[in-house]
Amino acid sequence: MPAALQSKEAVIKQLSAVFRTHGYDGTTLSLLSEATGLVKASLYHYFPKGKQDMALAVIQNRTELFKREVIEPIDPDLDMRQQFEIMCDNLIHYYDHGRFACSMEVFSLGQSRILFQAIIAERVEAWIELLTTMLKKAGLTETLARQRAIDAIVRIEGALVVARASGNEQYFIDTLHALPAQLLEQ
Amino acid sequence: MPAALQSKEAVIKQLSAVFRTHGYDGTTLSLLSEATGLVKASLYHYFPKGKQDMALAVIQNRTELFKREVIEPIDPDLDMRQQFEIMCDNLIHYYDHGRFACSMEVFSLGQSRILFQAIIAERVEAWIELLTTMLKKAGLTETLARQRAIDAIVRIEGALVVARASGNEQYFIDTLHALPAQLLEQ
DNA sequence: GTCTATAAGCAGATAGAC
DNA sequence: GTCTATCTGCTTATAGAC
Repeated sequence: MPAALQSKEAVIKQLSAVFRTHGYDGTTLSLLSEATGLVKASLYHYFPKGKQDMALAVIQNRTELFKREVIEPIDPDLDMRQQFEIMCDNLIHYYDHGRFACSMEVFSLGQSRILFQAIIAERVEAWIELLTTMLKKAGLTETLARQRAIDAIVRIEGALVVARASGNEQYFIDTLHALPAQLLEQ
Repeated sequence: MPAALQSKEAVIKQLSAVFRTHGYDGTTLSLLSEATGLVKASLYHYFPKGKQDMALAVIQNRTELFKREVIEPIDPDLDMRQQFEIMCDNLIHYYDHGRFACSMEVFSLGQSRILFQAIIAERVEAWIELLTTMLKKAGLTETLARQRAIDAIVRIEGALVVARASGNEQYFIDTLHALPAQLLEQ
């Protein structure tokens, strides 16, 4: 077999941009074909079950990217305020400065909601747990830490929506920059 | 011509639930037909330009409903804290306890993003202005009032996403209940 | 105002050559 | 691993009867 023209991860990243712009139902194989430069039949070589497989690959890629590019680069020796600041900077890049939606948002609409409900719900809860743990390390009580963790995710998801709906990405950037102080206030 | 079996507003409300569940691209005429009990050709009687017309009617209906059921019932003689509490209770009903997405969210994805960009952006900015005005009446400075107005909308939109993605509507309800105190704190 | 019937095109998916 | 060619079904939309 001839060598692949691009790595599978490179293909998935291009799929990701399409799904996060058009949603699952709005994403067609034609759009995916155009974005990757591969014809439909070639996409089926990588993803035998078709569109559903491609969406799943995007979800898994985003989960991995989140760990690798948002969480792991945080130096645990820094004080918690600095750790949150680095995390928020990483999130700005992870979400492409607000240019694309969150995969958890788009895959909880329409047909994909039924297909991926369990895995998306799991990711939300895991993220809440992660932030809760960090906030407890910062000295907050269990109850307050959990409230603030949820609030942080609510704000990140909401900022993406408001930025996209208004056409002004600054709403996303500003929200993320304000977050570290808000998480730790009082 | 025979009498309509249901009012146009009743039809639009049923369309609304479909669009807010499936997004614009994920909404098919078959789904809309099923939800309203009208065959496709009958929908074209109400909305000559088809799906695009139906989505526009939903946007206009939501704008009107927001004014009529969220804003207008607020008694301006109450103190601002009570006014915000009533507004948030009204919002919980307006968003069907978090069961459906916000129209501004779904219509800023996929094809509909291009179709309705201008009108959706206008609605976001109008909402920011409205809340800014209310917060200034509550004694906040112009700058702080605007920041909190944006933050409130970010939280409302984010809470809808988190509730839907996690499958737990309580995240939406809790966020809305916490909002009045957060808007006015310090 | 609501319906049946139908058209043209695009959707997701597959077979098989190279 | 990538392609051309093709299938079936569903999509949006329209014509016209009642």
